[in-house]
Parts: sequence; structure tokens; C-alpha cells
Amino acid sequence: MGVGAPAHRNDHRHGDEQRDDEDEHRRTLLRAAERRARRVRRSSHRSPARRYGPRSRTARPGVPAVPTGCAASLPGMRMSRLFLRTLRDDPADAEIDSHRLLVRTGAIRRVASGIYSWLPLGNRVLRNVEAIVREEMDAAGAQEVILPIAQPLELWERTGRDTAYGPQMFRLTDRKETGFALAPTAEEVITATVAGEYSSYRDLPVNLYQINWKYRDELRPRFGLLRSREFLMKDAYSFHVDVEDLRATYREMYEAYERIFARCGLTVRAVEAQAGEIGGDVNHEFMAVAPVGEDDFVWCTGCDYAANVEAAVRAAAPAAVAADVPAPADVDTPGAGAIADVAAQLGVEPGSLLKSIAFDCEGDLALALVPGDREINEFALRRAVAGRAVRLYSDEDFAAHPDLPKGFIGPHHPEVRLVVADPSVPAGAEWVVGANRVDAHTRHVVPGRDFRVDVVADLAVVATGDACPRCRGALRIDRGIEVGHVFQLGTKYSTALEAVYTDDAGGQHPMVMGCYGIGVSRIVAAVVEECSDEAGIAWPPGIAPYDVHLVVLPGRGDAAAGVLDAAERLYRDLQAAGVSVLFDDREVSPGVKFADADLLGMPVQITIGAKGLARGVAERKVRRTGDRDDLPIDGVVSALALR
RNA sequence: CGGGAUGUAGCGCAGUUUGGUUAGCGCGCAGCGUUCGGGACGCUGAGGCCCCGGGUUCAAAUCCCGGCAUCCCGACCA
Repeated sequence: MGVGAPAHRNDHRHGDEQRDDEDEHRRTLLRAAERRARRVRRSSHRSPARRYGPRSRTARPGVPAVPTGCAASLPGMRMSRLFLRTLRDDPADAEIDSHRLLVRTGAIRRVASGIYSWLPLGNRVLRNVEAIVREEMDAAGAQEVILPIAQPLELWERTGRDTAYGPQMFRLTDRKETGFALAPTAEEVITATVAGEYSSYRDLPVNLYQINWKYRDELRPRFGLLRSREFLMKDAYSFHVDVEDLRATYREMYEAYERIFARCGLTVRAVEAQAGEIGGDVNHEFMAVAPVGEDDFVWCTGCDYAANVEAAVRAAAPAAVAADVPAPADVDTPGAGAIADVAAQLGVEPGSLLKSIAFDCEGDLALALVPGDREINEFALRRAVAGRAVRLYSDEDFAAHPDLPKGFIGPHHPEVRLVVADPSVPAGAEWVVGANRVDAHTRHVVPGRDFRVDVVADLAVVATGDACPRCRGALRIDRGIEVGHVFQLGTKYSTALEAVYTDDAGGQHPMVMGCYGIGVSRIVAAVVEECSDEAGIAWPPGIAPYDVHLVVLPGRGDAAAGVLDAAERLYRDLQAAGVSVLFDDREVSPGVKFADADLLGMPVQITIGAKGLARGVAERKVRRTGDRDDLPIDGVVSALALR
């Protein structure tokens, strides 16, 4: 490097006087160039970080011009030029590793609550994830489109989701007072679009996707990118003549998702899930296993059963059926409206009490029954009553039913119209239940004898140690970050938006739909959660901003110019070989460079210093493992390019 | 929307209780010099709407009232 300095051969070791003179000459040139550059920099307001050698903004002689296309196509970047400021202190508002490190590494900056700017390094990661998603979606036969972010509210009114989403949707009004929503998702737009183009069974199936920003006005944005109000999401929508055809695409998407997450370096578990606002029946969530995740999921240690805790069921162990149970008898339990208090007063296990949860089922008083040591799964309750509207009793409901004292409810209440019981509450077992009056419970109550059970269904929230419904193995609960979700939607949207096709007999049917989402920006956060340590991030090779972090340590000795030359040459050659390189050419102390290299987390670090160069080697450190070894200076490119 | 807290330089914080010099410290940033293989050191310097608005007072970062923003816990949610 240096102005007009010819590139050296790799002949660094020799101490002949002529060479010394040359080095001296080069140093003089370097200093002169530096002074010139300093003057230039003073006169301009744009001052790049100090780096070795001249500060020209243009390519040096002998250095091939770097393409200036999109960021992801740039094979290399000098840190002296990179728009980046790493933080030595953790930001005060970041709770979790991914938020903390993404801010510290200058990948993102907060602009408003739950809204972030992506700076160059973060943008490169995001684009890399996006590229993986795009490749796999294309390979699976999906076609990319771009749908509007600003969507007419009218479209949402047609499916009723404008109210279903409620304040969760960002809304705006144009100058003509027409309502718009910032897209939280795009079922409506895509369905209307397909309905406008296709009307024959011959056209189907078709699978369309986009990678675009989505907006949800969360009650409480938190955890940086994990729960943000603006996020990048890949959403795909498929249209079919029937469910069988849908299932084939669903399976293809499911498999594409597994490849995508693997390529991103994420440990992901697919779990059966509960359909939310989107609708439909069969669906799976892809959970990145992480303690900071916001969703609990259940998985079997013995087979491949896995489900979101909302959807999970267990193989219930029914309570023992007792013979010759005495007649029901009330017992005073003053002040004991909670399971634990009742159990303590009566000297029985909480599991021998019956928890009776009152709910409204389309105007009827109904009860859900689980053993006292279990929680009730509200989603399971909805499934159990199949389609009927269900609302757990609120304080107002209890106020309207003074004969139904909260905490003292029992299933032998005369006005109960519907009793739904967990399988662990079988006919014939004996329970302690509420006496339907304050401060009293009833003992020796037996389902089937003392009250009627209308529906038996899994109601209990699954707990660690429960038996797997498939293999009876032990279930475990872990936390995860939802990074993907695939749904078999059915005809909810195609019916509402009249996306119909004509079959070969001339009959008309709504198209059968599937939809498939991936949280692209959320993946970035999930990866950092999984791939980081005390020193910083360790990006997986598939999505790292750069393949290699090249550190040059020229020192101040006679070898400095040679070291710089060698580093410049390597920077150039690696790029020529297709390896993307972040080149730390800043004039800062070695400790700063090493700390930043570990913090920023490129998969491989290459250090060129006087010590190694004297032996003809560069040093390699694998960020993830910390393993170090020496590479012959001429072998670096081939060693890295072959990876 | 309930409960709790915080807003002071790019980042992290002190100062506020008890009003009173020119609002401070560390990091970062700029200049000079010394250093140079794991976040070096000295000297010099730049950088502030003390969240906003109103009030009390001779005097407000500090006290009072009202906003706004941000964070945490809870409810909600992909």
C-alpha cells in the first residue's frame, strides 16, 4: 500500500541495507501522505476514522475498483470507512442479549419505541437472511411479489379483521378521509389480487410471497427486535382447489422452513400450534429455542410430539375410582377461596380438590373442571365446545350471579347447563368441591353420581413430567421465539373476498388457502440470542455481515510497511476470490481491534502482524470456538475460499 | 389499560432529598506527543433546549401543576 508503492513479493525476511533504505523511504512517504491527508480532512467536515496511510477516498493505484452496487454485493469494507460506532457500555434500556448486542455492535439504532434503523452491518445480516429465505422459497416453487404496506381499510372490513385486529393496527387517513391500515399481514390484499386474476382450476395451485415490512401497534414493544412494531416478514399465500392439494404445498413450505432456519444457524423446533386471529385449523409454529422467548412449548423426550402450550395435550392420568363413597357432606372452610387454602384447612392434597371454572357458553352457565393442582387451558376449552362462543366469567358476571360465589363453586349447582371435564376427572372418583355458598365446601362429591358431565375433553395446561399423548413418554416445557408459522387456512378469506374457481364440471368453489410467515428481522434477534457470548456476537457463516474480519497490526517497527502491504494484498486477494472481508485498517491499538473483532462477530478472524509475518504466517481465529492456528501467508486465500 | 420507575453531551451516569459559583464524571469524539499483539497514557479542546409547557421565587436541572417520551412488571398478541 502507500502512494505509488509497488506491491511486494512475499520476500519479507532479509536484512540487507538496500531494503532498509527502501523501508525508510516508504515511511517518509507514508508520513508525508498522512500529513497531506490530515490537511485535506481538516478542511472538510467529513473525517473518516483514522487509518494507516493516505486518506484518499478513491481507490488506490493497483487496487481494483470495488463494485458499488447494493451493500450485500460489496465483497469488502474498510473499517476506517464503515459507518459504525461500537459502544463500550451496554445501552441502559436493553434487557436481553440480542437487543444489547445489536445496539452495541451498531447493527441497529432505536428511532421510536419498537422501531429501529438498520445500520450497515445490521442491514447486511438482514439482507443475508432475506436472501436465504428468497432462495428457499423460489426453490420450493413460490413466486415473489410486492404487496402494498398501506392498505385500504375497506378491504379489512370485508373480512371483519379490521375490528378483530382493533388498535393493534396502525391506521391512517388520507386527505380525502379514506381509511388505510399499515399492513400487519396481507391475506386480504393477496386474496383480492388472486381473485382478480384467476378463476379456473387450471390456474391452481399458485404460491405467492413477499418480503416486506409489517406493522403492529403492540401494547408493549420490548426486547428490541423480538417484539417490535415495525418488522420485516416474509409472508407467503398459496391457493388450491382442495385441501389435499393444500397439504402438499403445506408440506413443501414446512420443509423449506426447516432448511431456512438451519441455514441461518438457528436451532428450531416445529410445534403444533393454536390458530390465532388468522383463522384456519392445522398449523405449526417454528420456535427458536431460547430462554428469553415469549412462548412456552411442550415437547416429548420420547418421540417427536411438540406443541405450543396453548395447543398441547397430555395423556391424562385419571384419578382413582373409589367405591362406597359416602354421601356428599358440606364442611365449613371460612375464608378459603383458593385451592391452597382449602387444602390446608381440610388437610388434603390440592389434587383431590376439583377446580370449577365458570364460563358463559352462549348465554348458558357452564363449568370447566380440572383437578385442583392443574391450570385450565382456555384454548383447550374453546376446542372442547367446538365452535360455540365461550367467555370466562368476569367480575361483572359474578356480580350478576350472587348464588355463584367465586372460589366456592361446585358442579352440583342447579343452574349449570354444561359441564366440561378433563379426562383426569372420571366418573366415580371422589372430590372436594365448592358448596356454592361462601365459606363452605362439599366433600365426597362423585362425577356421574352427584352431577352430570356433558363433555370430556383435555382441559389442563400441560406441565413438565406429564405423559405424552402419543407415546406416554415424559413431556418437557421450554421457551422459544416464534420465528415462523405455517397455516392451513381453508376458505375463510377466499369466501369473504370471493376468490372462487370453476372446476372441470363448471361448478364454482372458494379457493382453499394456506399461508406461511417468517419473521425475518426477528430471526436476526433470535440468532444473536443463540450465537453470542461475553465478548459479543458470533454470527453463523450463512448470515454474517462479512466472511472474514481482517486485522492488521503493523506496529511501529521496521516491518510496519511490509505488514501493511501484506494486509492490503490479502484484503484484495480475498475479495477477488469471492470472500467478503471486513478490513480493520484503523490506526488504533491492538486491544481495540481484537475487542471489536470479537464483538462484531465475523466467523473467522485473520490477523496479520509483524510477529507472524516474520514467520511467513497470518493467524486465524474461529470466532465461535476460539480456536486459533497459523496459515502460511500465501495459503490464506485458498484456506478461506474453500470453506 | 392498571402498578412501578426514569428523562442531564453520541453512550453510561452523578448532581434533584436541603433551590444559590461558569452543570460535572467515565467512555466516545478532535488536536499534539508518547505507546503499539487483547478495549494504553499525558496534555489540550469541542460538544448541553438539564424532555416539553406553565407556575412559585430575587434566583429553578433542583420546588409545584399539566403534558410527552422511554423502560420494567401485569393484562393482550404473531
